Amino acid sequence: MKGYNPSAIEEKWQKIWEEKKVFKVKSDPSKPKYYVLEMFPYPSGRIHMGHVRNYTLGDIIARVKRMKGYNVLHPMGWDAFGLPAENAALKQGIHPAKWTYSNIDYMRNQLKKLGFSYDWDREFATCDPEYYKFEQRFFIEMFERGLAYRKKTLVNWCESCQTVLANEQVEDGKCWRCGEEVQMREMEGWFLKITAYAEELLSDLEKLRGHWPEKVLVMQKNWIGKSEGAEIDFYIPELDKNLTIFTTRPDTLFGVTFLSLSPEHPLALEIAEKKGFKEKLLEFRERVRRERKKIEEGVAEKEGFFLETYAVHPFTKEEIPLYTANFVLMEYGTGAIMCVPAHDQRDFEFAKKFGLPIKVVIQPKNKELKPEEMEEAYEAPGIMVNSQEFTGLESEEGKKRVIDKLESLGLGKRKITYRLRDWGVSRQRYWGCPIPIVYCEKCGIVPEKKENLPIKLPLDAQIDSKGRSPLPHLKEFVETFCPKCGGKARRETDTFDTFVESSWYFARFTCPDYPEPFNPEDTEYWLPVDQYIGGIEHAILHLLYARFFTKVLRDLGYLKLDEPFSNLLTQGMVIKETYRCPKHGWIYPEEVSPEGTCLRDHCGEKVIIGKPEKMSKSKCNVVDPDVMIKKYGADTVRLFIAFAAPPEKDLEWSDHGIEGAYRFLKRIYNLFEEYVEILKKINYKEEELKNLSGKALKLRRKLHQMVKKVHQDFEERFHFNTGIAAIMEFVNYLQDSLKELDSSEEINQKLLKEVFEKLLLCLSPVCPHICEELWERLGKNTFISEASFPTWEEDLLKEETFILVVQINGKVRDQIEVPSGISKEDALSLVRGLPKVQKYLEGKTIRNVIFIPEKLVNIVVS
RNA sequence: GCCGGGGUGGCGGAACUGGUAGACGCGCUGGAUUCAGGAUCCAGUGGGAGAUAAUCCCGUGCGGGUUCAAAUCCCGCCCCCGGCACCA
Repeated sequence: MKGYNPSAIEEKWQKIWEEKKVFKVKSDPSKPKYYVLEMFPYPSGRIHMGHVRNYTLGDIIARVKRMKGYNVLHPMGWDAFGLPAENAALKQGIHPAKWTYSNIDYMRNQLKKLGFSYDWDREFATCDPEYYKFEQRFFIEMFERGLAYRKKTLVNWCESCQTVLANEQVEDGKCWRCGEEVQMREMEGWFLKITAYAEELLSDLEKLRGHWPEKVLVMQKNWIGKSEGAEIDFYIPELDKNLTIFTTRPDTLFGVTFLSLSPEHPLALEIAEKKGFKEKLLEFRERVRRERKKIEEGVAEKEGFFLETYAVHPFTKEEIPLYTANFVLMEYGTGAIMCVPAHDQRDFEFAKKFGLPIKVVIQPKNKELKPEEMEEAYEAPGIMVNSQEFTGLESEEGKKRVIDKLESLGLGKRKITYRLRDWGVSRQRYWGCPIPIVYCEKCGIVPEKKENLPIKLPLDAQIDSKGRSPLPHLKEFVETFCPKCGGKARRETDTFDTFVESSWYFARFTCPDYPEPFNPEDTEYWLPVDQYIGGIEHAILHLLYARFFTKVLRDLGYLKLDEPFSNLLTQGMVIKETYRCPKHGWIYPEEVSPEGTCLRDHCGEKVIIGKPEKMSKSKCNVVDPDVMIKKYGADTVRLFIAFAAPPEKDLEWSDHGIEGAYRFLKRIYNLFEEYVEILKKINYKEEELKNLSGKALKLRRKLHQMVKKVHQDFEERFHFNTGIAAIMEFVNYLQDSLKELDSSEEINQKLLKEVFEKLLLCLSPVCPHICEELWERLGKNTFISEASFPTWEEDLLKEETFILVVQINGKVRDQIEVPSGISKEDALSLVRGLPKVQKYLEGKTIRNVIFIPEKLVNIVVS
């Protein structure tokens, strides 16, 4: 016996699949389509277990859908722009492009070793001008429609990295790359008007309900953060100007005791200049900017000061003092608020600190609020009091009526505000897609002509030693001519946030070589993505941006769909146990002795076994996919990953567990070796197997039951772990029955042929190489990768007998094998004859008998 | 604090619409094979009482409830994980 040799088998089939282009697809309207997509990777250098899990899940789905007769689109590519390439350039002196492309080559090879059924002809990298030129075109069209604009705003700035950072790149107020304290800086940059789609992005979440994880829907909903309220004008006589504020609680309007402006508010500056405390305001503004992170975390003290100015209450005409306060954000609402200390905790704290009055205007039903006794604001709804004609109204009704009156007097209006901000896409980085804009001395901001695209990122740039973008210093890039007037102009040197590339790649995969952005025939056939799979960490950013882009591309006339991803599966992390030495910190598993002591530097300290955590180098708990593939083969790795946990849950990597998966495949392989020579020449027709009896019938029934279960778990539920368990259970059963089944009998050989074929077919989506190999050795001259999902005979599934559970008063007391379809009466008379049952019935009266067909009988006695 | 998801053997996890809790795998124990180890195979494996038997009791985070029957449904509570959190 030669035994199972995964590396030989896997290499062989990967080569054949590639040569024969088994997974190449074309649009074919005569066939139902299925588009399965996994979030494409950033080419960081090597794939990790998280990728392997993501792509294994996708590949199983792709293979199952192919077996079910779908025309399956399953592409792969590279999210290839990004900062790590520049870091590598800095550290290792390799050009970002070279670094990126060589990583891609390496990682492509790694993916190929896993046997994923991608149509590799569709592969692209987003750093390719042939890809990003369309992105530049979209941007220009967005600019033309006012969906892309330039503005000055507060951004996160890292001085040492010389760039703006995205919010998610700021950790604890520090730069994720160098640890430098991030500053808030006012800068100009490009923004995409995602807020114009806020309402649609919110309401379309309804369409995704039931198809996306509830968690993701909720996160997006919160992120968009719709709130309904009113904008109210407070007149400032001294300036003869209105201050407009936003509130969601117009019912508390009569409780206003002061107004607060953000220190960034233009009116605050105007007042400060007029009153001669400009310096004080600017100082305050600076301090607030510095402490912005703290403020956002809610740990900063309330601070601010009186602006020595008053506004007029729209209804009471009272004088209301104006303050500036650190907790008022310029970017939300109007940058100014009305403060009702009795009914808003923040205002309450501010009022207490500055000795401002507290005025109760909402009374709860069960108690009476008294300002002097209050220790916190009462924020819940109640009955309006001290509110002129509104007194006595419920909060909800009051809100409406107050706004109605404001509107009728022209002092305010209904307003919906979103928490969502426009998407800042400018990055002061080199390794990204150039923003196709030119600054002309005469014409100002001018978009490039579309025929000049792509604006190529110059590849001959040298990254400077401080990691700054070289683009502003590259004369041949910067110095250009105005597309409008032909005069001298400067090119924009910022590049796009890399989330832009990943916002539309799924659509380009349908027609990667088409000279225009999209071929309608392809996009209309393949889109939307039927199943999207990726990590939960993209729950908001990437998924929201991609949804936004889809709607924009629709409105620009490129696509005909509202939502890009019909179904979303967010897979859990791959985690592993951690080891920690009191002296050395995190240590590798090899550094732990069998006695549980630390072996590093012969240290001998007792090692603390930590809970399983996300694999990371710093915690010394990474498992390298390459090492696992080399040791066990891709099929084993795939099997373990699919078996160890359901897709959405975290998967704990276990060295023992993967051994178990390997063992299973070896068992299957050895089993086949034993029979394959005989079975190779056997042919059978399903009708020939209809009249089996005894052991053979039972085996065949188990087979068909297994096929059905695998079908349900793989195709309908994506519960690969239980489907695989069913296959394992069947193999256990098969090995038992083979001991008693005479394999020299022809009919049994025919049965075994069916058994082995269907078994391989069921396992093939998970472990394609070994199944392809054994399929061939079973005498097949087709690819199992192109075979159909096995069928099962529904009639055969029914057992002739079943185990009837016998309960007395709801407790299981006995079981008895009875014919299927047994009636209540027959079952009861059988059951009453059982000695155990008789024991329990002695001296009791039967009060009730519950009979669940094919399941149990429950005798209720007193 | 708010929102979402969970709590089942020594471990990962099954149990789909209430109907034998613990499938499958890991680990562990015993046995076979082996000079030995590994690998492989066979048997056992929720806890407790009992003699290793028959048998019985207890068991799905905790406390109640509905039901002939609850991991599953209802009410109250505890704990864990994830997200959000001065957004007016």
